[in-house]
Amino acid sequence: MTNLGDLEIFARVVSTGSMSAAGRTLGFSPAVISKRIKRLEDRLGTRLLQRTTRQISLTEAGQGFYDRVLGILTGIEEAEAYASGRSSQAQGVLRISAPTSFGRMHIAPHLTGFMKDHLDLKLHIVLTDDFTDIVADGFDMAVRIGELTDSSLVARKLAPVRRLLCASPDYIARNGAPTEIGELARHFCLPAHNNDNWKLEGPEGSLVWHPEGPLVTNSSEIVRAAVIAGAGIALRSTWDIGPELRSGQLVQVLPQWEGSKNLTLSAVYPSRQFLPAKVRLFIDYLATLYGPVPYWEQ
Amino acid sequence: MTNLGDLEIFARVVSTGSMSAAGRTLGFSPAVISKRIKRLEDRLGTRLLQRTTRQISLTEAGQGFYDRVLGILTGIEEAEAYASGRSSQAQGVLRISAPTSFGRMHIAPHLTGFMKDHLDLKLHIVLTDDFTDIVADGFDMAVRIGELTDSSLVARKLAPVRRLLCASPDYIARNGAPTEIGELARHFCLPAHNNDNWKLEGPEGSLVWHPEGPLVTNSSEIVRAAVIAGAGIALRSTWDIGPELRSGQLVQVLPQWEGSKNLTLSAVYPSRQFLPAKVRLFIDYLATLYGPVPYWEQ
DNA sequence: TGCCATTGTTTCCGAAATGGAAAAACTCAA
DNA sequence: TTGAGTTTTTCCATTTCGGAAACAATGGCA
Repeated sequence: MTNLGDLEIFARVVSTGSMSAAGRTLGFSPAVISKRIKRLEDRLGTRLLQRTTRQISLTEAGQGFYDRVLGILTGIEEAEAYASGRSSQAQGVLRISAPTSFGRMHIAPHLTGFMKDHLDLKLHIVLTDDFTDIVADGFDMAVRIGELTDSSLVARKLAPVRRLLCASPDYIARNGAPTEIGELARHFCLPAHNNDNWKLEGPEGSLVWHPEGPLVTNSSEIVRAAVIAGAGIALRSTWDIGPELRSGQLVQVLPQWEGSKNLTLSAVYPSRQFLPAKVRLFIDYLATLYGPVPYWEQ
Repeated sequence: MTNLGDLEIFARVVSTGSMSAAGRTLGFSPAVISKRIKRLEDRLGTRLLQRTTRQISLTEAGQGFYDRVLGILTGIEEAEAYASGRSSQAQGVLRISAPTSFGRMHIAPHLTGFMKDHLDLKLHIVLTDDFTDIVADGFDMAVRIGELTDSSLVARKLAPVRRLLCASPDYIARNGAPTEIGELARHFCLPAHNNDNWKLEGPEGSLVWHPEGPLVTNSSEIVRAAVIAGAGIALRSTWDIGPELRSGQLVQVLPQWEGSKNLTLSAVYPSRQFLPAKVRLFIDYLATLYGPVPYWEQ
């Protein structure tokens, strides 16, 4: 039977991208890493890593094996935590992937509150707007905004996402407010990253609007700043511009139209029979933080 | 990090019910088993097994740990098979639980056909009418007849189950055929195991009939024999009495009534990210064997 | 009640494995 | 070409591992 240490070493080599680096983080000499990888490959009868002395890459078999090994290792971690009676406490490292903007605005400020209840837990948070493969990249969970897709992941809805059209009072004063959807064509529209098709729902059903404007960027933060500065009309989420709406820095336009309703804020994690406590607790924390009506909607 | 051998040994001790027996099947001396179990418990800081010199029982922590360990071990098995390129072939031992009657009539006759395509596979088949906990009992999958329940198991529908009322021509000749549902009260009814409430659906909606008759048994095989012998009217599945209906040994009565439609024949298995090939292939085999219209319906 | 077969545990010892240092082999970039 | 950083191989000391034997404890059976 395969040695578990070999699997752990293999996983670390993949995640660090080098045998020496894996050795350093695990406290082994490079010689040991090399020997264990070789032994694993011999036992499986397959090459897992294609290696030169300067870099390492996964073979196809190695990639599939790696995906599986990650699940096995967290499974063992969870089983040990369970048996040790630590099953109700978060412990170890919790690796989270989250969208940049949302993460900065609505996750980061609440982290200390969670951490002070779970002193044995370390958090690794990566903010990115790429839809990463959380299992391949070794995340325990991710926070996602989007339409729910079927996959091998389990999604738990945290909150609905409302998107509405808005502009600054300043802009409205200069350009007037549109009263019908067609008038958008005469306005500056500010599309955002991954959002150059505005799916809108209104009294007359739904439509897709292709906003065209003077500013194109992949950063929703820039769009956000631009609309506040009066550069045009944008379709923004309430979690993003809730305070500005309340303070009057922004006003909603065409309030009868909203973004497509089938967007949700969700926590996703790999399908597992036994969910580690750290994941369960963090998702619960976010769910109570945001739900049933998110504070940014109030 | 926990040694994988310890987990394997622990699992074997639980499944065999004794350290010595586990040692014998794994090729270790009892001394080794004892030491490894002790080491595992020390590392977890919990007692997993309550033991006297004559028998062993799981503690609560041990039970939960065992459930998890089984999943981990099959996960490792699957990962190794994948990396070794054996992922598309069935290999190892496939442990199946199935209902006694159905298993004998509709699984057993087809096993050789499956086995000759998969020479590296050994089958362990347990026929029982108890709804066993397949993960705790170490089964890879089970064939079930019933209403689909939500659980941690994944169910794949293999075929619908039709149940209808039937009797022997002989019985009909002696007692006449009922023409309305109420007339069942004047007939001998033969309830079967787990089936003493007949949920029937007919032209006037659905009803539940409590059959009362001269024969009470937990063996559906006995009921089957009895109805063929002319002892009364029974509610039987088409997979059970299809040949008798065709040959005329049995005839349907009250054909406007059938058993509740939400019964299905399904294959169930623990929810896993990566399903072992042996399980996938066997379920596929059964699905093509029975579907889309089962041969016993034709 | 008193064997006694069976089981779990401990101790000790030889065998096997593991990890590390050093050197060798190698790649890539400057 | 050189040099830094990497993987691999070769030994060697150390640790771990497995088994035999002795011991302890339990429960069935006469």
